[in-house]
Amino acid sequence: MARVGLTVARLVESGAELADEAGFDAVTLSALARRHGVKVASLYSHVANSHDLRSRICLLAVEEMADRGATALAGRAGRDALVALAGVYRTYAHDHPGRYAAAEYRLDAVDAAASAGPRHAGLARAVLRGYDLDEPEQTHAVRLMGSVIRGFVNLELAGGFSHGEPDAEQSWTWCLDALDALLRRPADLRPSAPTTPERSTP
Amino acid sequence: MARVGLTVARLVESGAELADEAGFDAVTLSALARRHGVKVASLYSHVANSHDLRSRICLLAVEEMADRGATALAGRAGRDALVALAGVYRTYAHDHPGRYAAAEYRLDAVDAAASAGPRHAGLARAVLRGYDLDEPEQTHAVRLMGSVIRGFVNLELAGGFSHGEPDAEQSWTWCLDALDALLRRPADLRPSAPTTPERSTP
DNA sequence: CCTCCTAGCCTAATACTTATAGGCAGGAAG
DNA sequence: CTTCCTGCCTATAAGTATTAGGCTAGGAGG
Repeated sequence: MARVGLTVARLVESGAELADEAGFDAVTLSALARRHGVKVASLYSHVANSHDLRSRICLLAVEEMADRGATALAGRAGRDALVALAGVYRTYAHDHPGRYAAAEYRLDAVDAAASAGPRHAGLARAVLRGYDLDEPEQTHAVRLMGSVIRGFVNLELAGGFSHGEPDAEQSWTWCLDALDALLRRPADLRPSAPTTPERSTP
Repeated sequence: MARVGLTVARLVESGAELADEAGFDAVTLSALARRHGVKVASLYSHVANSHDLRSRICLLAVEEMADRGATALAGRAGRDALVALAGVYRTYAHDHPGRYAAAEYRLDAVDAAASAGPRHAGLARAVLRGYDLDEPEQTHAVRLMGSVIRGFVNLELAGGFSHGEPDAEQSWTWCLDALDALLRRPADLRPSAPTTPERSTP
C-alpha cells in the first residue's frame, strides 16, 4: 500500500487511527500489517513487540491531550480555565475514543516517567492558580479534578449516562460548576475545616 | 483437578480469582482450562465463548460490589453513608483488582440491562437521601458522585498517585469531605444558581 | 439386569495472533 | 564494481479461540 516505507511514527499514527475506528483492542500487529500491505514480521524492524506498539500509541495520546490542554489554557484563568481544560479531555475522548482508551494503557515505569503524565499535572496546577490553594490542599485538588474529569468521561464513554433524562451535557456543566464553586470557596467549605459533629439520620 | 465437575458458576468464580491474581487480560479459556485440568474444548459446554465468560465475570463483580454497597449503607445516612459507599468501591478495587477491571468490561446491551448497574444507581440515590436535592440536580449529583469515586479509584490503581507527598489516603478523605460539603450546601453553592459574572484573569 | 440416552469430557482440525530466525534485493558508500 | 546495510520477505513455532464429532459412565425405563 504505502509506497513510502514504514516508520515507527507512521505505524504509531495509523495504529492510533485504527484504535479510533475499531477500538484499542483491535490494534494488533496483524491488523496493522494488513493495513500497510505488509507482512507481520516486517513490523518487528520498527517496533519491539505488540506491547511496545501499544505503549507508543499510549504515549502519543497522552502527548496530544497535553498539547491541546496547554493550548486551551492559554489566556484563560479561573473557572474559564477549568472548563476549557476539562473540555479538552472530554472532547478528545469523544473524537478519539481509541486513543483515549490507549491513554489508559498500563505503561511500565520507564515509559511512565518519560510520558507526559507530569505535564498533565502541570496543567491542572495551572488551572488551580486561578483559585488560591496552599500546598497540601492543592495536590488534593489536582487529584479531585483529575478524578472528576476522568470518572465522568469514562462513565459517559461506557454508556453509563445513555438513557438519562437530564442529558450528559447538562450533568457535565453542573459537575464543572460544582467543582468550580468548591475550589473557589475559602476554608469554610473545604475539608480539614472543622467538620460538623456528625448529625445522624432523623 | 477438580473431581466435582465443571459448572458455569465454578468457572466464573475461578475466572474471577484468576483475574485478581494475574489481571483480567490473563483470563483466557486456555488458562482456565489449565487451572481445572481440563481441555479447552470442554469449557464450551458451559460458556458460549470467551466473551461470554468475561461478561459473566463482569456481572459477578458488579453484583458483588452492589451487595457490599447495600450492606454498607444499612443504618447509615449523610456523610457517613457517602464515606461508607465510596469506601466499598475503593476497598473492592484494592482487594480484587482483576474483578474491578472486569466490572469495566464492555457488556452488550442485553447484559448491561440485566446487570446490577441500576442497583448501583439506587445505592447512590440512597446516599443522596441524606442531602436534600430535587430532581434535576439529584441525577447530576449521582453522576458527580460516581465520577469522583470511579475516577479516583482508577487513577489510584493506575499508579497515578504513587509518588505523591500527601498520600492517596489523605486525598481520598479530602475528596469525600469536599463532595459531602458540596452536597450539603443549599442552593448558593450549587450550580444553576447565578454564576458570578466571569471575572477574567488579573 | 439390560438398554438407551445424555451429560460431560475428549480428540482433531482450522484460523488468527505473536514472535524468532534467517534470506534476498536494491541502493548508498567506498 | 564490490560491499554492506536497510527493509521487507519466507519459514517456523507456540498460544489462543472455536467448531465438529466421538467416547463413556451412570441414571431412567423397561
